[in-house]
Amino acid sequence: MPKFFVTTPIYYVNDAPHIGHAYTTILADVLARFHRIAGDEVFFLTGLDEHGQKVKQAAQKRGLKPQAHCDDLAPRFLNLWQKLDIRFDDFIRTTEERHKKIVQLVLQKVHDAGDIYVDEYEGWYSVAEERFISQSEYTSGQFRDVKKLKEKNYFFKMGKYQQQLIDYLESHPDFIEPEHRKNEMLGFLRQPLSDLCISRPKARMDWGIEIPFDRDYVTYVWFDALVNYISVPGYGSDDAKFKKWWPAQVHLIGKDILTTHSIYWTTILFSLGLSLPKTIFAHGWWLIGQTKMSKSLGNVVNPLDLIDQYGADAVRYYLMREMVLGSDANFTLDSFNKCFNSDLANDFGNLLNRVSGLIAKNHGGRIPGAGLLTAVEEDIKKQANALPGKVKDLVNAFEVQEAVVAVIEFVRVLNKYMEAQAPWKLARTDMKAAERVLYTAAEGLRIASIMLAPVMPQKIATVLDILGAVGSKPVWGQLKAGTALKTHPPLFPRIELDDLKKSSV
RNA sequence: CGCGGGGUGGAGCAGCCCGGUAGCUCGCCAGGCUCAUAACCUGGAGGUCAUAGGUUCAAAUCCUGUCCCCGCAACCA
Repeated sequence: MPKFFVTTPIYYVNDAPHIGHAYTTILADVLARFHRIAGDEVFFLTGLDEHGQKVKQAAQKRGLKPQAHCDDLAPRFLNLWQKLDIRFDDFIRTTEERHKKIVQLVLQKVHDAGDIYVDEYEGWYSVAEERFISQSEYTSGQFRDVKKLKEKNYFFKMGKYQQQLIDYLESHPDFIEPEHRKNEMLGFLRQPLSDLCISRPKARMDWGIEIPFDRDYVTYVWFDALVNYISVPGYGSDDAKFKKWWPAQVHLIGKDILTTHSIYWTTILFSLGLSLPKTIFAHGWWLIGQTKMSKSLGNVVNPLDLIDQYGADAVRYYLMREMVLGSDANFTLDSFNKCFNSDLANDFGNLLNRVSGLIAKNHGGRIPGAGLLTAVEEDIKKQANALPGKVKDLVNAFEVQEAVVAVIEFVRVLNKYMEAQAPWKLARTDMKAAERVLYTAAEGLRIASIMLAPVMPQKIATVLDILGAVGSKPVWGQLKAGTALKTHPPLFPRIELDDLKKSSV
């Protein structure tokens, strides 16, 4: 059975979760669910990054110990994931013992391999950025809170892997996606790659994992956070498990942490002698606000606020439908409303109503038999059977938006088919034909629904329940004639834009 | 020369990597249907693909220059 190991970054707990965290995590969940229905064995990993200066500061500000602060913030993430129907397989917090001991193991191994050395460094230190900045960065005046600091620290010999990394990028076109990000990294690598400072003296910052070969130091973020990708699937603790899952199929990340992953993490893996993940995929950002619509409404709407009103599925659908992976996308309430009404209410939800309504009215509320299909139905059947493969190919190419659109386009085909066949007329003249049409439409809808299940798990579960087809596969013919349809309210009630205006004024 | 994204019919976007009738959603106009969440279906108007050059039989698509817009530059996917 093919396996699919997908990760999100582990999120930094110095603040509450926002749309960016939610987007990446939903995307990972959607990919995981697509792979599950394709029959792959899936491991979906997400979690929290809980060490570091800013966490310590955030805790101090609240008068809490760092761990108490983390324990308080972790549920906010977990609650949001629950609300959004995120079905992860493991959730790592870097303060967990199982992680800490592997981080120390990794540090020791890299040290033993001769890739870590100690050096004294004097330079400008940005308290805000928690790192030393270069002379040119200092003179740029862009960093506040800068002071001169002289300090002994441990360094990772990242520079020695520069050529190996360049060769790898050039010989593995799928490693960093989208392609322009790979080019960005190759551009970055044209400059000499310096070594990486990986420690902080406890005297200055002690909220971290102790370096095994020097107890006066803790390790800085890189060897802590990134290592979660291997510590969880069993590196150093469970060889069979690790062998099964590593390397990951994809690390999903935002474009802001591309360098961290494609350079720092990759060279760490080189040093450990491990394989690299198949793909690091950097998606774009959600830009919010600044449109006419939100201005006229006088407020900036956080997409996460829409969950309570319209449900997690609608928000998930919108986020997947609207962003072309790799580019930035704009969130506006207006585009959400349009997407919701047009795709979910008018096309998808309404098709269900048309079909179930007619079956209730003219066919005793039971799914009619298909009878003999004509050429028109054969064509629908062909499209329905082709849909899963089409969607799978698009998802594998990270074209999630296209995959969603492909399904909704098929829903439109079904609406057209209904219009052309007019089963409400046929019921008066040719009952057999009416039955055939409604079976075909319902069966098409069932298959389309299953292909949307990864994006909208809750609503699709409802649809399949209505159709009496829970657990069915996206293959033509599994809808059973004679099954009683459940009555139901509209799946996605239209958002009445006039009401909306009124209520917000 | 801070980093990055973008300029395609009224709005929002896809297409650009791998040149060859300019596509989608919304809106608008007309018609159809009247099973359905005033939804659905058909047809139509509307674009010199920012701009100036270049390459080519052929460019939204490749190359060069110019102009403009936006995000980041405090956190952060």
